[in-house]
This record gives sequence, C-alpha cells and structure tokens, in this order.
Amino acid sequence: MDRRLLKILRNIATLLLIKGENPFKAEAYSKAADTIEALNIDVNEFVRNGKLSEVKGFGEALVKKITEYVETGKISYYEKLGEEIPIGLVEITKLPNVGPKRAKQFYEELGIKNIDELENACLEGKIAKLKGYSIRTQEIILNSIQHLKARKGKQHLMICYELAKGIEENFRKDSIVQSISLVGEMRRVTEVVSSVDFLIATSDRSKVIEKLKNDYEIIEEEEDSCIFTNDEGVKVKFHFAEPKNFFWNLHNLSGSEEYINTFAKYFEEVTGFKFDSREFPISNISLTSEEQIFEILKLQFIPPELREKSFALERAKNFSIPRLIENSDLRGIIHIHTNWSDGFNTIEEVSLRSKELGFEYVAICDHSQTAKYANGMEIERVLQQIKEIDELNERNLGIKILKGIESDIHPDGSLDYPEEILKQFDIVVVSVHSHFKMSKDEMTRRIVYAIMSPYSHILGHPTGRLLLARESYQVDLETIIQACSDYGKIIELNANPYRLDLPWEFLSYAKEKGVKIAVCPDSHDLNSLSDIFYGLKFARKGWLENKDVVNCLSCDSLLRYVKAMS
DNA sequence: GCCGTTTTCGGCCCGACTGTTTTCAGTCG
Repeated sequence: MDRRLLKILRNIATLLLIKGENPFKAEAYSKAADTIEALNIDVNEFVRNGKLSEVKGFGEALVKKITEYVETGKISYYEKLGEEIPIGLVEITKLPNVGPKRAKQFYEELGIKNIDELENACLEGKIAKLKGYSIRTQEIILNSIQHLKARKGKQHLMICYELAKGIEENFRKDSIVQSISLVGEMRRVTEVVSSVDFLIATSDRSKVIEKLKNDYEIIEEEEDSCIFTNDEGVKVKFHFAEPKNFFWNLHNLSGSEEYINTFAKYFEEVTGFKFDSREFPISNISLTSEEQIFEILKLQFIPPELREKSFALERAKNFSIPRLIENSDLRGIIHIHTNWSDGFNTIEEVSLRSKELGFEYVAICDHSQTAKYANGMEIERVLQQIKEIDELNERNLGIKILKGIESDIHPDGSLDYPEEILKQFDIVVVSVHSHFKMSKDEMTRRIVYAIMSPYSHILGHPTGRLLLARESYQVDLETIIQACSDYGKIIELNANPYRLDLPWEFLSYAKEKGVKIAVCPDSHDLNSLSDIFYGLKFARKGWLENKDVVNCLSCDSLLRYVKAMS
C-alpha cells in the first residue's frame, strides 16, 4: 500500500477545504484515497495498464494527477497548493473541534502555520481574543494539542506490519543475516506501536550495519542496535545478537518490562545464574529454540502475546495457560457492511469472499436508519435487503448468509427500529454512533438499556475509541460487562485496526463474568474481512479460548444461542 | 472533482450538538 500517495490525496482534500473550495471537490480526493485503500489498488499497475479510469470515483483530473505521481513521485498540483496554504495547517484540522474554517481563521488572523505556532498562540492567550472564542475554548484546544503531541511517533500496529514486512523481505534474501525476527511491541502485539523492533542474528555485525546504512537513513547507532525513522515518523530499531544468543535475545526483547523483570528474578532463583538479557548465562547449554528456555525453567511455554503481566508467569509455573483461540477455530464471520449502507461490495461479493476465507456463515450487519451519514437503511430498504438475502440463500452460495443489522443505540437507549422489524433479524449488533458527550452515568445507563432489549444480541465497539484519534466516550465498562453477563448478551471485539474495541485488557474480565465475545471485522470492503484474523491476535492477548468466542460456534448453535436471549 | 444523464450541468447526507451568541457557524459522525 502506497501510504505516501494516500496521505497526499487526503492532504489535498484538507487544503482545498481550508482554501474554501467546493467541499465536494475536496471529498473527491479523500474518497479516491479511501477507494485505493479499501480496494487495495496497486496504483503503479493500474496506471500502467490504464485501468484506473475504470474505477468509480477516478475521473480525468485524478487519473492525470496519479499518473504524474507514479511517473515522478510527486503531484505538482499538491506542491502548488502547499505554496498557497501551509501544509502544517492540515495537522491543525486533526485536532478535535478544529476544522478547516478555524484553521483558516488562525492562519489569516494570526499567521499560524502549524501546530507549534498554535500552541504558542494559546499559551500567549491570543486564541481567546479571536471572535467566537473564549478562555475555555483556548484551554480545550491547548489540551488537545498536548494529547496530539503525546501520540506523535506512535502508529497503528497494522501499518507497522506493512512496514516490517518490507524490511524483513529485504533481509531474508541476504546471506549476511542468519535469522531475523520481530521483537518488542510488534511481537507481543500492542494495538499501537512506538517502535518497530527487529532482532538480527549475525556473526558479521559490521557488514550488516553497512547494509543498514546503505538501505536506510540511520539516525542513531549504539553498540547493540541501530535506529532509523521512516517517512511517517515511525521508529525502527535493529538489535544485533550473535547467532548462539538469538533465541535468548528473542525472548528477552519481546516481553514488557514488568514481565521481563519478573522473569529475570525467577530465572536467578531457579538456575542460580545471574540474569543477563543479552548473553545466555548457562554456558554449557546451547539454545536451539525459544521453547527450550521455558523447558529449562520448568515453565509452560508463554505465547508472546501474553508476555505483558507477571501474572502470565504465575500461570506458566503451574501449567495452567489455556490453549488460546486460533484462526482455524473460527467458523463464522459477523458484522459485515455492504453497499446497502456504506460498504463497497455487494452481499454476494462479501459472502463469496467469506467462503473463500473458510467461513461457514456470514452475518450482514449494515447501518440502521438513524445513521444517515453512513447511508443507514430505512425500513423499506431493510425489507428489500432481507428479501435479497433470502434469495441468495435459496441459490445456495455454499455459505449461509445471516440477516443482521448494526442498530444505532438512541440517546435514551432504545434501538433504531420498531419491534416488528427487529424480530426479523437473525443477529442484532447494537452500537453507539452519536451523542458521545454524555456523562458517564448517562452513557452507561443508555448502553445497559440497549443490552436489556430482548432484541439486542451483541454490543458493538463498547468504548467507541478510535486509536490515536479519539478517546473512548465516558462509560463504566465493569457495569456494562456485568449487564451483558446478567442478560446473557455477547460483547464485540471489534477487529478494525483503528478500534480494537473491547480493549483487550477487559477481555479476561468479561471471560470471568461468563460473557461471550464475538470477534468482528466491522468490514466495509473485501480486504478488511481479513481484519478478523487481526482481531484474533487481541483475543489471544486477552486469554480467550475458542469456547469464549461465539464465532467458533456452528451456525445453528449461534442462532440457538441468540434466540435464547429474547 | 465525479457522476449520470433530460449530453451540459446540477447534485453530491444531513441532523444535532457546541459554544458563544442574541440567531448561528463550525464540527462531527
């Protein structure tokens, strides 16, 4: 995925809005970026064989600009725009409650060109003096700048996987490297990553460093590591080890600080050797696998995802780590959007792809009528969609299609359709999509009320967080999980890489309370159906087994399970 | 800027909240 092009197109859109151009013109650029991303379009190839103009949303002007990008690596229209309007204003519009109009106002009235200048203006009290602002608003803006700065240098795990894949391939074909593996946050799977860490086993370190310096812009060199930062500001760190110490380093570089500290103490207790994270202390043993480390210490193997808390070691000591859920346990895929609301593909297309991915059933859950911005379905269209699903099932595509909905939860906790409509769905996911700023009590009450509805089955993205973009709304998750337990409802682990919601930290709690989890891609195109496998990494991180996840049920069992709720 | 078609240009989602204001512009989902 050419993320630089996506960024340019989205920046053009924002710059046009700041400039005050027709918003629909701006939208054409951001939609183009969305389409390239959703359909996973290889622009080089599409430009070469002239296929780009066949894609919906790509007219003459866009094709011309993207062709220029493919040929020269830049878009002169973008550069010209950047001369008119400072690119730094784009970042300002990413602040909550600051859009293109306000960014323009800051620029025109105070000459503010980037986020640092805006921060200074806030500190100097200049923003509060502008028409339409108060001291309070100025404080809110300053606060969100500080939030934004705290997120800087962090990236979504999925984007880091793409980056890491390219680097790994570069090294795999090189004989100077004996082994290479991801370690750190990437290996133990954290939803946002502050550093992409690689462990490289080599007996010729200087040659590897030479190659690194040749291929990447190394900014920092230490005795055992090299660091570079990519275009997106993501830090990539290479750690070196002698081949004989590879597995020892693999283990010690993968755990959290808490985990490794506890591990070190335990290691010294059991072996009597002093812990050294780089050099395996027991010199008469040569390690041939990571598993061997656990065998020596008489511990059950701890999957990397679980190496966060000391607790994992306690369980490993008495061999009580359960078999975590695996991809092959999944039988059904739930919460899929189609072009009936805001998805890209037809029901038939997503069903056939789900079948290819190995699923026995697929639950289509498009947006409900209140979600106007997402082309939510009024009752009449719901009935048409149900009819279409019945017809597809009669044709038998080799996968069972379930009739579902993602119903908005109204501010009063009610669902988005009358009973006679709700009872026609096989699966009802209920989600909050509006009125985010309620108090914690109100929001909790609202969601509990929705959970209590005899027609709701699965609570969708329970916190509403968007990783690195939007905080969770105020809600008491313990109360929510308890309510799901009381009413036998399912909670979603939304597998969208920007959500991962329910956060993994709460999965074990839900499990303790006997609440089942649905791992759902919440996908809007064919590619992101596979996000379900991404979400599964976090199900594992939350200690879930196949019996905890309803996607592992057969279609009939799942239908029986949800039927018992009403 | 794209689309669709009444083939030349109008329509493209829209309602609600927020803060500051005194009737509304800007932002959001």
